[in-house]
Amino acid sequence: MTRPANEPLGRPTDAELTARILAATGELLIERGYAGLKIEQIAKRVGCGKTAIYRRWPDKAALTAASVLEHTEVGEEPDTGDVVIDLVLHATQNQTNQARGTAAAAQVEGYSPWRVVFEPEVFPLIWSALFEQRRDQGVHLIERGIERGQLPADTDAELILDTIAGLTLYRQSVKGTVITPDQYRVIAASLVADPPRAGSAARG
Amino acid sequence: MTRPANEPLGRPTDAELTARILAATGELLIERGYAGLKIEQIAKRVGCGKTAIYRRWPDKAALTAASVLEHTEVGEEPDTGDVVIDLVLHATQNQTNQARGTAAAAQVEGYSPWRVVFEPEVFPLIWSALFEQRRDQGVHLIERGIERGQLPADTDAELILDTIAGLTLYRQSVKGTVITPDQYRVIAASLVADPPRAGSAARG
DNA sequence: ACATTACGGTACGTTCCGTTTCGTTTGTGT
DNA sequence: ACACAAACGAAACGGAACGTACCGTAATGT
Repeated sequence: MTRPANEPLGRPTDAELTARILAATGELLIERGYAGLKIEQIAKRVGCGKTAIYRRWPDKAALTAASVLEHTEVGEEPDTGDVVIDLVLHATQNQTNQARGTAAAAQVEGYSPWRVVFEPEVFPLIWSALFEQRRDQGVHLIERGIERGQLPADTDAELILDTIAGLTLYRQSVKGTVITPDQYRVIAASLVADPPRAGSAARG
Repeated sequence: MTRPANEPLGRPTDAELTARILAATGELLIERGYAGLKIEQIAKRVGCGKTAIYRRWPDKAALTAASVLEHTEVGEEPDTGDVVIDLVLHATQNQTNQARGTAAAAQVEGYSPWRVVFEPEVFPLIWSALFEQRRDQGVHLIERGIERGQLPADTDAELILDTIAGLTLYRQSVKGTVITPDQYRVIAASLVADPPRAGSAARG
């Protein structure tokens, strides 16, 4: 048969080994932080050689990004009919995903593990998946609110979303504390009740 | 005279050299980012030896922190009689200081220079000066608003300040864009009009 | 059987940190 | 004027960790 032989020749890459490498990377990332993450130690914990790692990812940054993104799903877009509730669900979902991606566990002194997203080498690799996709979802969510008449047509969606995302980021990465759904609700309600407008030049 | 000879013996440290090292560090930080910042290159640009640097700061992180903090003054606490205006001034001041601390100039691809504050080694060294002091100022500012009756007594000051700080952080570090005073005003007004309460369990 | 690729292990070259050593220069106190 | 102490530039050094190259071995398809 003219089987295109899509699969490459030779011994196939061990998918389970890939999974174990990603898992160990995640663990060590939490335990030691990015700077303290040593490739050789990952290999040691997994019980494989460095070769196996570098065959899969070009460098430490790519491996880290893969490990972080592994636990980062975008999630369903909430649609309850109420913009405020949708925003709260959206924000809570983000926070949960972020937390799951990095767990709590033991930490490096003064280093919230989530701060790994700011590592200059890693950031470009996860920026899109972590922020842009969520932002698009949030924009859509607000547009639906406008259609329902819950928000003015010229609402500055970006500013609302950035405010909520910023709060999450600040609490999670800088202070290492959690935002309760109630706190999200108060902020979202406040923003929706007196929403920023596009152009944002007018005040009263 | 019984001059206590507070000054140590021998050749005194060159204050101007210290200044030039800090300046060069700031420049290179902007040009290459923290990871790309090499001690030897700082020495080369200044025209001194590495010894002169390591005599002044214990390591790269401390030097970086010193360079960032050099341009970061806390500033006067605004007091206009209107909480919203005070908040806007407070926030704008922060943003300006942050921007001045890292300038705009040439940047590393995908690396907002301000993101240096997140470098795990640097963060603990500048955290207090950069965030805590400002936060105390903001709390005081809100307390005055409560006394004036512009805010309820159980206002959750922390949540308001974190929201504003988070927005600044997100825009500046993640997106690399600037927040206009008008945008600050809209957010602040919205937060003050429907403020979060302590405990934050009640909604309406 | 054979070609091909992954695997673990090891040795290696490179970069950069931070330290140490050296001889020299500069300020201070007598 | 003189001696002392500390800063200075230059350079060599040890160590850590990255990422690569090579080995012999194991697994898969033809």
